[in-house]
Amino acid sequence: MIDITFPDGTVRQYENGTTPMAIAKSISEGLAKKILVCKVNDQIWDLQRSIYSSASLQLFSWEDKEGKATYWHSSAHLMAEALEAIYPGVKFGIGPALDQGFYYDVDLRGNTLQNEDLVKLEKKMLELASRNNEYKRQEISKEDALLYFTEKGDEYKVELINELEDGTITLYSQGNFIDLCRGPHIPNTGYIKAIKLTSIAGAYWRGDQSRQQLTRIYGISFPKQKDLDDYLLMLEEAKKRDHRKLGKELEIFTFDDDVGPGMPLWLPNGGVLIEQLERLAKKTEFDAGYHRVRSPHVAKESMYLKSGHLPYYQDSMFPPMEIDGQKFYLKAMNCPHHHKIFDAVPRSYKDLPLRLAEYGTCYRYEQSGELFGLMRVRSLQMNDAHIYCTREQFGDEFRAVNEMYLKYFNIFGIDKYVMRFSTHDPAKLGQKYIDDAILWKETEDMVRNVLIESNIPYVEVPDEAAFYGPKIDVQIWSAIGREFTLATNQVDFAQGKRFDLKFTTPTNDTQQPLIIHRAPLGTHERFIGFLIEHYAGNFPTWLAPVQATLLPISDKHLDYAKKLLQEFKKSEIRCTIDDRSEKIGKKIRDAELKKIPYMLIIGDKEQESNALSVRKKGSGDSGSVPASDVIASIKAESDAIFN
RNA sequence: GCCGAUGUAGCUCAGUUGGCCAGAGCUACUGAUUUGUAAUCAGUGGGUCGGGGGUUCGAAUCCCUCCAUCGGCUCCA
Repeated sequence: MIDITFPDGTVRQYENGTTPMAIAKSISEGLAKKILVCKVNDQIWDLQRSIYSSASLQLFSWEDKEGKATYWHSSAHLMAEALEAIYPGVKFGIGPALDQGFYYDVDLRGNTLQNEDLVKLEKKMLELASRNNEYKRQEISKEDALLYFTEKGDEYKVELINELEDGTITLYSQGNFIDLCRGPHIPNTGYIKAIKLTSIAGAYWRGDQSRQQLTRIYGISFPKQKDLDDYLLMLEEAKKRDHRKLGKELEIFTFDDDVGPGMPLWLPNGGVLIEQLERLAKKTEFDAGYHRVRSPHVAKESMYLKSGHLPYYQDSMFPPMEIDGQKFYLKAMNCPHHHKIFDAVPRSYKDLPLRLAEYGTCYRYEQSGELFGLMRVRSLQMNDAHIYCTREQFGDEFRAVNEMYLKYFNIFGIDKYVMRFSTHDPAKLGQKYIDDAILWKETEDMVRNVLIESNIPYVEVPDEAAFYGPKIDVQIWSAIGREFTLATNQVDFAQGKRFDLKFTTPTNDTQQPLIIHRAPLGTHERFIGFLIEHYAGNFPTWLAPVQATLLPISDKHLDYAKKLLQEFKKSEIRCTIDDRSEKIGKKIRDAELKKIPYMLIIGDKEQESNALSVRKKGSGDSGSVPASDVIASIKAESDAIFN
């Protein structure tokens, strides 16, 4: 007999060699039906695999992320089986589970897949699933595994096996399909009830651009058709928030063939968003003691040689233009310019911390395949600033920057994000990283402490720091689930040296400042792209391109409406008037579609009493209000953020 | 940059196997209507069918090429 310890601490005795599935059945049939996979002594484990010694046991169902991951991984195997059935001789790369679904990389040996083929593949998968074939675990020697896959002619698997440690290797099979796999898997294919293969894409073998490109097939599967339907519905809803779609509909930005890829044109509505964001940033930065500076869009090669950017980032910059025998580059970052501004006059410790801010315009040559709406562009404007400070001031400055981030997140109601804290690898000092072990330790500790003190959830990513210091990136997701860095906050103790920046200390020595790069609002492009999706186009009043629209019931009320429009404009409210001779229902519908926060209806009643009938977007008619009150309240609502 | 797909009016889309002046709805404009909380009616305008080249008596439709976009990969200071 062996002892099995459950997560709640209870211990029960079972026969030696029992399986997790048998244990589950002994507890209840319902539980046994629900579970997909388990953990035995912290090792993820198949339900039918025997246990030969006392152990702890944790069971996972579809509700757990371990359950879902296993389910999708097994689905990937099922897809591979279907592929092999339809296209004999295909070779397989890897087929893991994702956060949402799974994929398999395959070498179709010259065959191409069309979307129609995916439907065929789905059908085949469902057919194979309905056979309830068991996922069977099998341990074999490395030699036998190599022999099997070499005979099968699957060089990808052979490559993978060669990299595994010597000893036993596990294979999993279901039906006629055998795959190299660590496992575990769900009990049988019958658990997979609903399948949707979502897309086909190219993917380099092992993510290496120089190697064979395989076909990656993405899919997702569910235990119930209803779950799949819900998922597809959710995707449809997400698409409606897509900033590329809303940006066009709401006339915020556009791209034009003649202007060039990745270079957005901001329409007047987008212009308002930019103005408002800058207004917020400038106010916030003024209050925090920043100075505004300005720098040109072009700079000489020598500066980027000095900054050290050129050797590393030339590929990401537009090629140089030559004038008077000199090379000039479009600027891809603002830091060197700001360093030059720091260096323009002699600095004393009394000037520090010196905070230089600029909504700087940059140009980056992003690869053509990487462009993505407003989220990844070639011309961009950054909410940039550089803080020059002493080591003693660093902690306070970094903390203040962090508080600014949180203030913004609060204003915009941003709660779905992850802070990535990137640190260095001490083994790579002097190679990938500036060789100053003490400063690395000091600054990383300080950054970590600030995060902990502020109670901010974060993930620490070793060996991802910039060459000049640790950094924090704020990761967000677009409506279609792609991940982006929204904002960045970086410590820099290298550029000061490269530019020979210095300040005079109280004891009349010279010292080098530490530098903080920070961009809490990222770039206008990415931030507005994000905001469009975040608000689904329903901007708060202070941001809304058009804050209110006057809707006269009939032409009789036009003159009064026009008079009111002037009043709104005097109060700097962005207001329009719908002077078409349409019915009020139509005017309201159009205003709703334009997502204007306030619809102000004017009929006889309102005209007589100098009032407006207020209809707030989304909440319907809220009755007649004196016109001056409406103006005052909209004004107050849109200014509150700046006070 | 790589793999795959797509490109028809301002927007969303139809256009059968190549064949009369390329269509619809919405938008815009004009007129009628004068309307009370999500679509009044009628008329009109609007297209180098992404660009270029080719095959053909004839191309939106077939072929080549370039451009752009979309889904991924790679990259991301």
